[in-house]
Amino acid sequence: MVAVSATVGRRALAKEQRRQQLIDATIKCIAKKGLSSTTLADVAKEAGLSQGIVNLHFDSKDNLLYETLRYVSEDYDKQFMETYERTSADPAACLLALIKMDLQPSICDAKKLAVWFAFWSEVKAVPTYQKLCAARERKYDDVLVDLASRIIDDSGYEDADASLVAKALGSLTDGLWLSCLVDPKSFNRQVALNTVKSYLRGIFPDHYLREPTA
Amino acid sequence: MVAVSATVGRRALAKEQRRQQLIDATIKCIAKKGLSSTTLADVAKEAGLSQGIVNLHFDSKDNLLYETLRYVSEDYDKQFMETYERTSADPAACLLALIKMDLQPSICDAKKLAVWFAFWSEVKAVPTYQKLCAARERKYDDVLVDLASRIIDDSGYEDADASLVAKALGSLTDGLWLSCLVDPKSFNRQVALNTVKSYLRGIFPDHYLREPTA
DNA sequence: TAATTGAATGAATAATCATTCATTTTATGT
DNA sequence: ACATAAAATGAATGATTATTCATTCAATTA
Repeated sequence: MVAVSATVGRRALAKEQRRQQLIDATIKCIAKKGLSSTTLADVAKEAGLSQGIVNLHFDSKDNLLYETLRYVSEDYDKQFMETYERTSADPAACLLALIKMDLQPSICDAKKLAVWFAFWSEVKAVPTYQKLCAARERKYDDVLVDLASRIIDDSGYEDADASLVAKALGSLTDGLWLSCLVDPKSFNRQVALNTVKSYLRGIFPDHYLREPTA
Repeated sequence: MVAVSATVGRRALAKEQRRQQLIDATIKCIAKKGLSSTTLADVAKEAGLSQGIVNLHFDSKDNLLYETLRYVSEDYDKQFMETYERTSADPAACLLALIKMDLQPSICDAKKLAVWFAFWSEVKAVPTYQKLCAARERKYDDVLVDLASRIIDDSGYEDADASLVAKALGSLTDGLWLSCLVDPKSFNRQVALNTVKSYLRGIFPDHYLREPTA
């Protein structure tokens, strides 16, 4: 029993690794060729495997693409939750940490950004993409509203509306992703981070005028 | 001569109209089916024309797609320049007018947004898309920097950096477009506009605390 | 009105591409 | 080492799709 289960375990792991390898290859292909001209042959070649490999592991191309979006989304969510839980005691620090996370190399990376934009562009066409993307958007917004509320309650930012601040921050970071993708010459993660920081100083001066060490 | 030139003129106009009809159909198809599964047959059908029509007017699919991006981009630029020239005397009014323009139905429309995102997502794959999109980004940024500088000089916003404000505003509006596309249930143009207004009030209170009539 | 020319058609063609599957390779358990 | 089962291959298949082109249609001109 133990032996069998260990075997199944190892096999299952291998299967999971191969799936991940194919998802990674898909991300690379989407970034390199665009979603609209990424073929299964491209993905297989990028992964160094054979023609029929994707159908073996994912049944269909549609499914591979969906799982790729799901991976990028879950990867984001994991880092998001980890950052949130690590810093949530201090709402101002948490907000900044979440934004820094958005602009970290592992997230704000040309390949992954190309994937996000590719799927976003098809949201109106593919209901499953829409559900996943809208859910992320709302979850992120909920957390930001909570943090902004706590900051506003904390100090006396009379005329600040937590919901609007949250929407602005969420949209701002998405928009910065776009700039990093489209115009990396004049836009990079550092410029993006300075941009958000200047915004935070503007609306929550009591919390952000002094840069926390580092 | 006059008759001939009138004829050529009329013919040329008809040709231009048919091209526009096909571009419009392409926009609809990209919004409805996504760029990656838009076929020339789809476009022809959407336009109510025959199979070979796109190759007749655009030579190739690639060319049709590029011309579609160019159209959406030029359409944006026209409205942008018109708005700018109409209001540039007053930088604060101009800034708000440009943002309102971004969120007007004719610009912030699910179909056109799907097109923008589709091409943005392929920017890394298609150099011609990249050039066009980066140029728009920079032009927009230049104008915003100029307006923000004038507003900052006007009143004494000591710690505001025009370049960062411009980048924030540009990214913010792009990000709001994304929210409108992905989550139209909880996000619409009105919410988006309120979001930007709250940002403007936050950084330039002297200029935006009182809403200009209308 | 007849002749001419450009525009449009849609069936045929040629590529491309997702998917299948018979075969081979590799790993596991006895 | 052998037998068994899973994983992977890659050539073949069938579907989809961009492109071509011979033909039809419509508008303009003489």
